[in-house]
Amino acid sequence: MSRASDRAYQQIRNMILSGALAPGTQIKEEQLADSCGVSRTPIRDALRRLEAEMFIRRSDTQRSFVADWSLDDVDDNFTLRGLLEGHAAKRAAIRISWDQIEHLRTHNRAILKAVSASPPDVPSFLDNNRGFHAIVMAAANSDRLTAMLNQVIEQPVVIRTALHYDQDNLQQSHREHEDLIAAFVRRDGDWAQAIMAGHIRRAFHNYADAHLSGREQANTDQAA
Amino acid sequence: MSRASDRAYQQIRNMILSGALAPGTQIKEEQLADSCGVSRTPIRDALRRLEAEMFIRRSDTQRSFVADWSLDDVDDNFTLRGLLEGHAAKRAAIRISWDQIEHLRTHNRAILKAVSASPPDVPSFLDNNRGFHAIVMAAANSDRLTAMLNQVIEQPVVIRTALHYDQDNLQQSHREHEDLIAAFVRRDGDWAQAIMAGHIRRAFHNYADAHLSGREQANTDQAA
DNA sequence: AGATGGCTTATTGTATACAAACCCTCGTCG
DNA sequence: CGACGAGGGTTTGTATACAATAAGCCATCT
Repeated sequence: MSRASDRAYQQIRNMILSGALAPGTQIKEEQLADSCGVSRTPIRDALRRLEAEMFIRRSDTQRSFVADWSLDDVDDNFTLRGLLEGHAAKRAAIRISWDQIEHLRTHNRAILKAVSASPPDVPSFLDNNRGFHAIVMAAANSDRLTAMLNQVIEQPVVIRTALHYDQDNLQQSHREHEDLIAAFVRRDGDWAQAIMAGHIRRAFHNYADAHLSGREQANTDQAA
Repeated sequence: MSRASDRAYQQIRNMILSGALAPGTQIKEEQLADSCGVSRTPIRDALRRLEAEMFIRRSDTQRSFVADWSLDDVDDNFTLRGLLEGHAAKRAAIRISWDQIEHLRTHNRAILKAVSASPPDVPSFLDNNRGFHAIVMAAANSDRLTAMLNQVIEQPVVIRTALHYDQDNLQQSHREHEDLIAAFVRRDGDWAQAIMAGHIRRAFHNYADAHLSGREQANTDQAA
């Protein structure tokens, strides 16, 4: 991760996530090169990656713009994630080792602790949640599936989702993880798939609710 | 497509597909630059794209190698394709326009003609088949789904598949397309999904059979 | 007024030179 | 005899200069 292009990738990605680069704004290679303190070459590398991950889209004449995500896009994204990650859970159910299951339990214990605190420890939740899902993907044991999932998850939108979780949502996540472990223990792929699909879908609606009330808030602000 | 990096992309891709670059061989940027008649800069661009599409994999120390595909990898690939393209068919069923359905019919008429000839007109089949599936993807109307599907289809393996189709297989493809159109006309998403999933899965087994008999053939050759 | 064409500037694409990282070989030491 | 490490050649990463292309602008013509 010490290569300049990797650092540039992270920096630009963060700028987009934080809103420093607003959706729709044109991206100029030289300007980014300046702000990242490197030449255009690694910037171009980073932009290609971000483009592949749909953080950035390119016009027909090769100009780059920060992608903007409509609620429909986000819906699509979560749907795809549910499809793929549900499939991963199904595969994992018949492949996962007892050792991996033990790791899942460890992560979910940490999640329980994080969501039981008041206020909830969201960073710890996010971290262990990521770890939990990573184990499921590893157990699914399909490089391509993992690669595609990595493209779909951790999009701007997904990261913000957890920030909108209230304590009930967080605790529900913990319970769904417990169910998933139960499905794995019983080697029940269909159950695992169903739980995972619902888990992801609930996350979408949580995001959508926050998104809508956020927009209302914004409209109110504007009106005031 | 006239940019040097695009031409390089196509050339390298073709070299991999044709076997001129054998699976497992290391790829050196400068060597490709020479053989494509451009500098390393556009070559690097092309390699990044091919890497994202898993034609090329990179070692932990940034060396590039031509990916080699085990039958399990191919199975994974087709499974994912069935999942995604099945989902696309389901979406398409409730979104596709009558105009698009008419285009599907046109393509499938051309396919019928191609597969009825003796010998079958495989290039025409491939072309119209591509067109047919492209319309389904367009009707599904999800940019991200389309992007992911494009990553999964047209891999080395998929291209070779059709070459192994015998006339029965080709005609069966035509019939499955007809079923798909029927499902679309009735706006039956579940039916469309089931047909598409089966369509893709059959293609996999066709490939696998050819692959296995091909290996037997190779073993025989070796023994002789 | 609106459209059109060429000029200017802005932005991206490519080539090249050099720097950094890596890999392999070979010699040395335990 | 094997482990280890230094050195040189190889390969990838980055910076920079220049070329090509697109966008914006204004003058001109209708």
